[in-house]
Order: sequence, then C-alpha cells, then structure tokens
Amino acid sequence: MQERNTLQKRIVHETLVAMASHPTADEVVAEVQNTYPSVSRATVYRILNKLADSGEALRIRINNGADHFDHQTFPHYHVHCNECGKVADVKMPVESLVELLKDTSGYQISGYSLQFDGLCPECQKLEEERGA
Amino acid sequence: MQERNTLQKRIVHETLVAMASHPTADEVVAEVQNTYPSVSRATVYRILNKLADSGEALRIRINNGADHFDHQTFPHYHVHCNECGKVADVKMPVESLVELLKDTSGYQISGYSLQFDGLCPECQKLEEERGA
DNA sequence: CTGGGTGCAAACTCTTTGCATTCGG
DNA sequence: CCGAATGCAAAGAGTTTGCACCCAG
Repeated sequence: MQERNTLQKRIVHETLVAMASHPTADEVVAEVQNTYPSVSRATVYRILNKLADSGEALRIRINNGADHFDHQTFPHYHVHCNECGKVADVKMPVESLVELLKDTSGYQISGYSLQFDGLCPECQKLEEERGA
Repeated sequence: MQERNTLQKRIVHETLVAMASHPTADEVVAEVQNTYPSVSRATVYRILNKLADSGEALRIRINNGADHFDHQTFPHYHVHCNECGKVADVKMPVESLVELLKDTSGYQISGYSLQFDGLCPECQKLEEERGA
C-alpha cells in the first residue's frame, strides 16, 4: 500500500509542469517519449489520473475532444477556442457561488469546473480577414 | 441544403423533453427504442448533436463518463453526485462573470458550462449510516 | 424527382485493464 | 525480498462515419 517514487512519476509530473499550455494526455505522452521513449502510454495515463485524483493537477474536459490537464491547482477556469482548440486560463471569483450552492442545495461540494467556449482574439482576427 | 422534418427528429426531441432527468445519449437511445425500436443509435446521436449545436439542447460533460443532454436551454448549471452519478440543476447568477470575461480577455464567448461535483444529500445520508 | 436523412455495421478516438515483468524501499 | 508500478497489447466505452437505401418537400 506504500506509494513508490518512480522515475516515470517524476518525468510525467515534470513534463506536465514544463508544458505551459494545457496538454491532452496524448500530448504529454508524446512529450515524455521525446526524451524517454520507453515510457508507455498506459503509464502516463495512470500517472495523470493519479495526479488529477490527488489534486496535484486539474483535468479539463473540453467538448468534443480529449481531456486536457493543467498542473496549476489554484482555483481558476478555462476558455476554449472553438476554432484553434487552444485552452487559456481565466482567474475569476467563483468561490462565492460555491458557497451559495453549498448553502442552498444541501450538496457537499468537492470540486467544480467552469469552462467557456468562444473565439480567441487571434481567431477573431483571422475570421474578419476571411470575411473582408 | 434544406433541413427536413423527419419523424425521427420529432421523436428524439420529444423524448429528450419528456425525460426530466439529464440523460446520456445512450439513455435517450434506449428510451426512444422503447417506443420505436427501428430508430438507430447513429440517428439519435446525430440528432442530439444537431440539437446541441443549434442551441436547442445543452451538452453536459461529466468527468469520467458519457455526455449528458439537457433540453432546458435557459442559463443554468449542474451538480453531479460522485456517488450515484445523478445530475441536478442549479440556477445561479453567472452572467456577470461572462461579461467580465468578455471585457477583460478579448475572447468572443459563445457559451460556457459550469459544473460542480460533490455528494447529493441522499448519498451523504447513506454515507453517514455506513459510517455509524 | 432529388438530395437530406436514416439504418447498419464497421471504424475511430480516447482511455482503461489483465498479465507478466521489473525494481524501489 | 515483496508487492507497487510498469510495459505491452488487447479490450472497452462512447461516438462517428461510409454507404446504400429511403422518403420529405
């Protein structure tokens, strides 16, 4: 029952932290295998899941696609561009809403996720140029 | 390019509306096939996707599981019980946050989804009894 | 008539799992 | 040593897609 400290765990966690973006599991796999080709896809998935479960990383579910992971664990949210698929961070005060929900619903809230969809400034620009 | 009005579309939409809960696509398929066994899974998926795209229904993504659909399109959010998997509605003022995001990020926001995870009152009770 | 919609089954994507092997403590 | 963790490959869940047929307009 004792958790072990393996090379793979260190690699996956460090890779996730090093990737500034919000990579999918597969992107983490690719990045890890750049340097350590022997690390298997299954292991990366297992480790990412463990990180998400233990709260050391966030799992971000985007419509129509694979889950993304974020090594930043402080409360924040995400904007997803429908055009380029990019995921960006947003910092906003949602805590008060969580408190409100706890008070009014009787639910015991353990987590929440807030995601926005839209067009990032870059894709808006491209869209305009195409239209013009 | 003219959209047609087929029996299947009416059935799927009516079934979704009739199901008070927040069914998964598969649950809609099952319900539809109760009455119309000839309607195929692919058709239900196609129609649900079209409804979600056109804004006539909401797609709710729950961690580790299938997408759920909600025929209610007015702005509201969802609580998901980690224990029993139930999805319930929440009404809360998030619009102000969307405005804030539009103003500060330059994103063109077309939608957003806010989901909470936790334990519903019923499952909390069960948990207590088990512990006692 | 005509092409959008459907049914079927196969394909696809993402993720998990069984099992033998490896290796951290 | 011993069992947690890994690698591999195969399975699994959920969803999409190619194609021939069908039917709404």
